[in-house]
Amino acid sequence: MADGVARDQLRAFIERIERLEEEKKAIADDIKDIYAEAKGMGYDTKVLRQVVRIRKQDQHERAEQEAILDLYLHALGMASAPMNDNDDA
Amino acid sequence: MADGVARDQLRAFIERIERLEEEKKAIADDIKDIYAEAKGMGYDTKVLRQVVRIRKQDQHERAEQEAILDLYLHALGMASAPMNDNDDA
Amino acid sequence: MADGVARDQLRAFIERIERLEEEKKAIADDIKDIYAEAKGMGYDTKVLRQVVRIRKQDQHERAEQEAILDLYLHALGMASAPMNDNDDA
Amino acid sequence: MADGVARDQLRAFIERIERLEEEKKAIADDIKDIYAEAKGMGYDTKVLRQVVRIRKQDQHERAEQEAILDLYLHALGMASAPMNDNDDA
DNA sequence: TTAAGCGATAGTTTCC
DNA sequence: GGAAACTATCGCTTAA
Repeated sequence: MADGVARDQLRAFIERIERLEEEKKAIADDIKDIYAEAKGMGYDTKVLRQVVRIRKQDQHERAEQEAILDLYLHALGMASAPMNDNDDA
Repeated sequence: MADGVARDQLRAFIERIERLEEEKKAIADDIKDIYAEAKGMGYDTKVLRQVVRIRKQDQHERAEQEAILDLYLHALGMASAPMNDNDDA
Repeated sequence: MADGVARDQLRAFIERIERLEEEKKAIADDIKDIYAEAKGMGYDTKVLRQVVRIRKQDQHERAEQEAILDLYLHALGMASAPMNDNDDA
Repeated sequence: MADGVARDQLRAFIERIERLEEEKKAIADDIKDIYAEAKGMGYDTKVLRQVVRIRKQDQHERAEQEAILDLYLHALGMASAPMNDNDDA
């Protein structure tokens, strides 16, 4: 009966994953509903989607900019204050 | 100042969508974490993913089977009891 | 001997694809070589890659901006000159 | 004005890389077109892709087999006559 | 209503 | 081994 434990563990993992995937799907559906609602009020969902996409891109780009700035600072040996790679030693 | 309303509405839609997309992403990350955790305990994530996929497939098939059965029953004028398309009104 | 044609066609498709994939691989190798060369001259490839990535993102974002502008113009019924959906008929 | 050189070098690297990445993308698009064309003629692209993948695998395996054979021959002090990397000309 | 194009996401592979 | 790039698959949206 040694594998019973593994079996239960496995089952637990799967159930956690499936639970979360359901939640994810529910949220995706909610998003779809909002687009439908907006469309119902006369908005062009195509434009709306593009706006959302561009805003996401902006965020992403900003994050990359900051990442490269950190990279530069590191390269110059002058990282900004809390930029410790690892000095908890 | 007539467009102020539309503007606010639009902004509200976008914010609702972005909020939900963040949640969705958070959940996706949670799922990834679980796979990582399972991997850390020696499970093969490739297999694990496959299991999850197959189970989803199964659910899907079962749902289809039931849909077909309902179709038959309807065609025969003998829908099973709670066969309301939509009475949540 | 009717399937001979299909066979030849299939073979032709596969050969064209394989030829192109070889070219693609060759180019990917060239790119790798350049990074190696840059590294050999003291450049941090991590930074270099990030620069390239950001520049690509910029291009992408610009393209999206233009796409949404076109969308707006269309919505307003005032597409810029060569904005024919399709009048080559 | 000492950094002008580094700057130019860096710029040159980036441009070379970007140029190659464009070419790579163009080829990738060509490949996609071929799949689309094949699909238009009734071929199942999923199967087609699998064929290509398997053939690549085969090439890889064959190359390994030959490498092993060469290893053996070398170990025995009897490398096959023309030990050129490429004399299929 | 369905096909097809497109965008997003998930999975695989590769590099560090 | 972990992160990043690339690929393939999937699902949505849209247009015929």
